[in-house]
Amino acid sequence: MTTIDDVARDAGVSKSTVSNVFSKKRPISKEVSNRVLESARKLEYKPNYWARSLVSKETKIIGLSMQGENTKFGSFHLSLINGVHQTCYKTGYRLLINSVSNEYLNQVENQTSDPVDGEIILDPLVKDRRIEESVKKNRPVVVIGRPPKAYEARVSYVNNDNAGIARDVTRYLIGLGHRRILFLNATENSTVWEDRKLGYQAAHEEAGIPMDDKLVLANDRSSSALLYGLEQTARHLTQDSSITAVIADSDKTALGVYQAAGSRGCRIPEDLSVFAFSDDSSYSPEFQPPLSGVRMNSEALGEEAAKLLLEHCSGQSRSAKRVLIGAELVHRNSCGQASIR
Amino acid sequence: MTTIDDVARDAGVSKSTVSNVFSKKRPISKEVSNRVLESARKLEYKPNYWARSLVSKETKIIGLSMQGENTKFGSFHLSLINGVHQTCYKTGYRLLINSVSNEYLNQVENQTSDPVDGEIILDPLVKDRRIEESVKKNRPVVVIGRPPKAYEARVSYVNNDNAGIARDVTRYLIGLGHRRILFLNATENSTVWEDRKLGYQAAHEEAGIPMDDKLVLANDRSSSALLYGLEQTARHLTQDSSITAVIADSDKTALGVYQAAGSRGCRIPEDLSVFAFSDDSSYSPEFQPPLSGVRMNSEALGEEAAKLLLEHCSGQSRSAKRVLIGAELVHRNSCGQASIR
DNA sequence: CTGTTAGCGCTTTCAT
DNA sequence: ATGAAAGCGCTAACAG
Repeated sequence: MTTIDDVARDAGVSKSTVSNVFSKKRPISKEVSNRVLESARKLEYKPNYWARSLVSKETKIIGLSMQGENTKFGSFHLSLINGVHQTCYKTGYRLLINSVSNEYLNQVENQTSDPVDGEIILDPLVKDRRIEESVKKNRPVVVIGRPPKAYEARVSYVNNDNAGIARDVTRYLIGLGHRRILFLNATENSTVWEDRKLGYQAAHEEAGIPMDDKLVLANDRSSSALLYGLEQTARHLTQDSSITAVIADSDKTALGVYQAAGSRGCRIPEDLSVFAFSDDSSYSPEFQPPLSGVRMNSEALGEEAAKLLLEHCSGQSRSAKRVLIGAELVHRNSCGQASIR
Repeated sequence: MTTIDDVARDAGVSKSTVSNVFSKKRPISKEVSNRVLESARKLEYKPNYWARSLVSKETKIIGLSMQGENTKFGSFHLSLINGVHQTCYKTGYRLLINSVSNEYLNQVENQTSDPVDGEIILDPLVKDRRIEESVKKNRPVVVIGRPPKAYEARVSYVNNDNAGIARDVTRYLIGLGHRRILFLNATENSTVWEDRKLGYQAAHEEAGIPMDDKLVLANDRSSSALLYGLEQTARHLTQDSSITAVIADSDKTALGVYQAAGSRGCRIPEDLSVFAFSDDSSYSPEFQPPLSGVRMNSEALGEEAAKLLLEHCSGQSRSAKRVLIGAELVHRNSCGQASIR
């Protein structure tokens, strides 16, 4: 491996001159500059990333932090990543998928600081260690979704209006005559769970319909999203014949709802209406009829998050900002008038 | 920021002792070890990633290199990334999306070595600088897809049997009576383009049907995959009424084929059969009828690639290996008997 | 404009 | 089993 010393020797100049030819941080005569560049090319020299980072205190890498153990990216995350990457790409930042198993991380010998200038945090929890740590270390951070209340004013974030969306969806279903709507809400302890519940609640209140807390569930992640939808729907439909609609937190969950309905001869939308917080697989033939859902515009979510983070990394902005990304309800054929079963 | 010196001072030991408590590279008495760990916890010390990498010469980061400028991940890449990530996750490696615009990279002041221990290369070209460089620098590398001929024996790679798949698809269409099959093949100058053409050719030969080179196209990436399918199909269908089937290189391209067919009143599969190298969006309602395609198992592709790469990074294996991932044709309703138009 | 000299925070000989 | 000292490759402060 060629080092800066090799180049300096070859070009007959000092290390700092070589350094400055590359960094352009102080003027170097055309003549010397060319000589150095020539040597560098000849020796195939490239400044060492880590040595440079060590002293400059920046890595030009931003991290993407997934929530929980062993998580996989879904189609929602895919466009989100594309959005983030898009922004990184132009600005010379690299994107690190920053998630390593706790099993590995918990070994002392694997402990290290993170090799990133800042971090984008996915799927924030009501109490989220990742956010707490970033703030404590004073490291730039942007949350996708709403941060915990205590951090809302201190941390930048990009979000959909989840409460508003949930209210609109619920209002729509109530408008169709549904009175008891099962809500297969998001992951336990996530802030999005809270927000969506608020919206669900608001729609009930404005319609003067009593809301049953027991109808608002949480995904404990003990099994797959599909099973969450399948099992909970089956259980509640059996126990409670007054339920005429289900709101599902993702397309996979909605698929579980479809299966549960199907296996008990319950027709969609005649007997049961279904709405999902997703617009990714809604078209899939597994969904018969096509699933009504919400388009969240996740690519924009990612793009804006990256922009905010880079502003913070470059020190352009120290203040916590908030960006709201619009979302639209997409109506297909999975919802209908409530009917008594 | 807490450094190793702070901890050493606090625990009343030397730097090297602290270092070895963490790295476990030499025995430290239980007593001292505990004292150090206690100080470290108190001071919230974590070894600095960059400083460590600088001397250890490894970063525990692997890169994922996309082909070309400004590329976006598609659904094919999503499961591929999940596969790669899955493997990284367990082993403590992090995954870097290693693509920054040339515009940025070409500035001298942005030149650096790459901050990775090894790289996974996506969508290899017949002449691919990324591979050449990795080999020259003697850096661990695994290609997803087939490397250029000159590197096939020197570089590990994970691949589908693209020639075989293309042969099977073509054979199937020929079996349905198709004689002139338009092949909207992969990206110009990519190795997968070559391999698929070989398979297409083989099927023609074994059936004793003359193959028309002009029917095998390449995506020059000047526009989107959809437009590639749309424009080329429209053009060829107009010029040449003997074409009764199209093989498309991706689902987006196939969608273009559908649109071109639709706009000229050409029915699928009655007037035109369509097959795609993809099983991602085949179900989408935009595809009426559902698209027949190839399931490439890209998650396995990613997983195996990462495993191979980590073997190389850890020095367990220096020999170039090859892994083939199976693929299956998935028949739906976009293909039928050839008919004269 | 350029060279010299200190470090950045860590690991790794070489001692003891 | 522990400490002292010498770097890893680079940038930056200080001289000139």
